[in-house]
Amino acid sequence: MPKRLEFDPIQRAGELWEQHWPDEDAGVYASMRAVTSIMRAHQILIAGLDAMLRPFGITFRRYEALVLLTYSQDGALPLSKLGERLQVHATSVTNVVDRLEAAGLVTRTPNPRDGRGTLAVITPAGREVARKATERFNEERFGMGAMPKEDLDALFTVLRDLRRDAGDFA
Amino acid sequence: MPKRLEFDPIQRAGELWEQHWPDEDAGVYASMRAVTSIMRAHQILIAGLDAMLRPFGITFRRYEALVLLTYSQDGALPLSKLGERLQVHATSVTNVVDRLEAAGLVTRTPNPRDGRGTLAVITPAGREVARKATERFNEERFGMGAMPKEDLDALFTVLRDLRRDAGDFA
DNA sequence: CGGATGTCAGTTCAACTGAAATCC
DNA sequence: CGGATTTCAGTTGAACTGACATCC
Repeated sequence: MPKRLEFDPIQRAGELWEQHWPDEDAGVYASMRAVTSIMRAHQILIAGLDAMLRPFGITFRRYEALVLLTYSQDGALPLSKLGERLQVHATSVTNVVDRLEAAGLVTRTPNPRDGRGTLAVITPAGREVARKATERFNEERFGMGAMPKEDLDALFTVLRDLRRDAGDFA
Repeated sequence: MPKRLEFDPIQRAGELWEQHWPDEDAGVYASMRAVTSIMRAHQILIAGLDAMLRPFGITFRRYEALVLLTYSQDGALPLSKLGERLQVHATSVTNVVDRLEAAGLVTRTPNPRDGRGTLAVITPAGREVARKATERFNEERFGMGAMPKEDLDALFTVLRDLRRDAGDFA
């Protein structure tokens, strides 16, 4: 746990950047600040969310999968669909479902409509954990503190363009 | 590599959220969308940055440490200062400096002003790698694509509040 | 002494690669 | 058949905890 600084380290880094690379477009400094900010924000948020989830014995990744199952009809989804929605690799899906299954929160069933496939099915215990964890997240606003709704919406909108450009969706 | 979706999965998740938790404050849905967006943006960006750095044999974390050394006087910093500026744990600093040292990009020296401490000192090879990697990042705008400068600045400003609230700086 | 600095051993987790089995 | 689905084995990297030696 590093100590609190008297200045913003990313602001400082941006200033040093402009000194050492004075001929770059202003967008370059702004990009550096934005990217570094996202890195640090991710670190802060994931630590907070995983701490909130610790009583339930799951991580944020596993929580996301659980919620997706909760909101799908019959509480079941092919693993391939899970991977698409969460934008994660097939092997990562296998790992997530392994852990959730070991914790008794989902079960695996052969997909009746595709002999190659497997369905992840949420259990009553899984629904209970998803519900309680979501209540906690709602109370804590997902670790975003008192950030105004306009700022939250701005984050979503700006990053949606980034995700679209990266090919997540059309 | 999951396939491209025909819709925004985070937008969709937000709609499902509002259906299932209709009595929550609107800030809750906005928080969920913002947090999930940051998670995915981090994933996209770190993959792009690490790909750009692959020819240089370093990761983004190591690059950050290298740049910090480049911009410090004498190209040297106590490991404790490195940890503060990068906001990472002491053991992580040890690991980062281990890797950079093994690659010949930094060396360790006892801190002449504090017998407990160690200085990380950047080598000429380290400066060269930092310079070339930074040129590449500047060309690619750190993987932020064609995002307008106003949006980049908005990300920095909004996330600065989050970082401040988390205790990174005063 | 209490506290800061850095390292070491070990753990957890996310994400990846390459290979393989199964089935559409 | 080619291609999709899923798993397995193994690797890397980030981040953590707890313990420890050293030195201010």
